[in-house]
Amino acid sequence: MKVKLEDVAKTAGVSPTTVSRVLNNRGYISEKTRQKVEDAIKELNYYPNDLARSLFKKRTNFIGLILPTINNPFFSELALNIENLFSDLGFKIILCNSSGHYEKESSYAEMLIRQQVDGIIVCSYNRGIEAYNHPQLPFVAIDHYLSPNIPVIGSDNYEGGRLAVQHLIERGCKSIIHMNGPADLETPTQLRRKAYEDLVENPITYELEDTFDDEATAATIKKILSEHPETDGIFASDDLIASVCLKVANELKIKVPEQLKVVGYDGTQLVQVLLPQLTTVRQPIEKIAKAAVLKLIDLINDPSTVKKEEITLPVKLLVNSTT
Amino acid sequence: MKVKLEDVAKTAGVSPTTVSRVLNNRGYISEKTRQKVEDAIKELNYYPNDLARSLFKKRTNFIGLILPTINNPFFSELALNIENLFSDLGFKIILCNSSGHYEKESSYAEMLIRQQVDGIIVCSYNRGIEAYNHPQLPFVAIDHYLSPNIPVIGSDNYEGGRLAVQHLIERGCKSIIHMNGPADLETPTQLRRKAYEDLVENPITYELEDTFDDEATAATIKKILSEHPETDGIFASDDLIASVCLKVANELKIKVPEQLKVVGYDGTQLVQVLLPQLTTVRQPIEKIAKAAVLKLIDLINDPSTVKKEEITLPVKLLVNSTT
DNA sequence: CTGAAAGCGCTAACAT
DNA sequence: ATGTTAGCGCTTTCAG
Repeated sequence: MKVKLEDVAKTAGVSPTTVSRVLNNRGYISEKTRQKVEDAIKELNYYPNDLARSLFKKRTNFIGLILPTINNPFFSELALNIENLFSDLGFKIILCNSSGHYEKESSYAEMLIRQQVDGIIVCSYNRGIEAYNHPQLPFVAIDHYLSPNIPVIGSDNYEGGRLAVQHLIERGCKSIIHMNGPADLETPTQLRRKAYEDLVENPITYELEDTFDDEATAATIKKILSEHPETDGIFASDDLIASVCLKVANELKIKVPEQLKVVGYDGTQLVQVLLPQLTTVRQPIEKIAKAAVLKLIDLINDPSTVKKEEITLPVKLLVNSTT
Repeated sequence: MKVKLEDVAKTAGVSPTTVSRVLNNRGYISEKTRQKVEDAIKELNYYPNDLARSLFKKRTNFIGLILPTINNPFFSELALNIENLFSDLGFKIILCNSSGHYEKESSYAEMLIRQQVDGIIVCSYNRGIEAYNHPQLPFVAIDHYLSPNIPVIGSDNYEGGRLAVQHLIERGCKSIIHMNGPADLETPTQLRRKAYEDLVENPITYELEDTFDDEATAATIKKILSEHPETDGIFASDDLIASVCLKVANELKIKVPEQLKVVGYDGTQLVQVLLPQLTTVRQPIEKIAKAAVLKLIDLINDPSTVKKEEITLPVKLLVNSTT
């Protein structure tokens, strides 16, 4: 059997309350009793049961983090920052990889509610997930409109798109295409596309079916580039897609940046190490994480915090040798 | 207030026991009562409190995952696989980024115990963490020797090192150096180095101080390559280090693979997309994840499962254009 | 087939 | 300064 508070009380020769007091540093305790209790804790190698504590306190210090996949530089950098910040504040993260699937996302959300998490950060979104309407449960969304009263954090997607496309135009591109992920939802990230479509005369946006499958993505891109040899600029909606474009261009012996210029999006540390030549739009991931964490903490500590809010952080164009 | 089982019981006009029975599909219940209860659940939008349930059952279905940082292709791919597998089995992951720091790792481990996790997977290790000796708590380690009776899962590090170095030799390298992360511990991954040192006449292994700081790593590598212009082969202990080597070589106008050949290690999907030209040793991440998960599940379900075990999975050399 | 009652491990009034 | 008691929300004997 596991050692419990009662066992500690017995060996210390005090009541459970006293042990609880020592554990939580609450109320007055004589130095002598405190010592006795601490000795007993050491002796028995006692660890308090936070489940029981949470049940009583109605506070778990658990945060749910729902994202498409942790195996993506943007989300892993974001998750790292979020986890670090929460960890410093005494919160723990439950990691949920939805793969973008409705069923998964829905069951994760339900699980988190049953687990009594204090709040949820959502970076993924399928419409119509009932659990997102859970009353009193604080939510913060990153780059997605979950519901009218869930705050949204993100960076300036329109400006990011504008910077990227403007840059391609300035570099002399005449025939710029846009590669996007599946775009069935109206998310803030669609503003990247909007900026492109606003700036280019005959915009052509390709929606890649399944960006989780790099082979398929490569095949699609190869087809597009073969059918549109006039293409001299690509604005990709993320760095991974941009990277596949570069790979395909290389296979097709298209010279970058001479014949084709490519701009990515996200600008994670990882991509800057692995693909330093990529021109890309850097999102302020650290700031996004911080804003999301602070907002969620506010919501948790003070339910009257204004919810209807959209925080937009500035982006930056990193010019390198693919343009 | 939150809706609780008792509320459901009241609106359904039955006892809490009956509601619990419906929730858990246990015992006999008339179709009529079941319907009444289910209607009440819907009506009240009730979600069971898994905290209370876990407290009673002494089973949380929580798994702790301790790793240095999720923002690293190897760990994020591993974590994704582990989380997916556990999720299918009804377990939830608590994510812990230790940054390799003793203090953090130690407090995470303690937190997990207090949280009553059913098991822990550790991919990071600092010696002397008391919590790792917690009796009855199942642990599985990946690439680290935590204690004599904690099973270790990993891939064939010696063979991986051998394949990499052998390949460089076969490609004609005469002066091969090895770039390693900080190596203060005797971990299975040190076998990569051992293979290198066994195969090369005058082995020189550089231990990079802080591989989390890419700038510093780049500076160190630049210094090494300048001081040892005869170097014609580098075996890096992971792909990120290899990538920095390539970047530095590029800056120093050293031609790869003509003047310098580079082999990395890990071969994650991400690196294969972002840096497809890199020759590297691919670890079977999916298999490592599966083995770790299955082992931990065994340990959880049957504490008598043999613990002292080392599972070693095969690696593969992926030859590309950096060699 | 259903209900009453005790208890999982902890905390917080309320005593003393 | 310390102990007694009730209860967090659930499950499970045990009775009926």
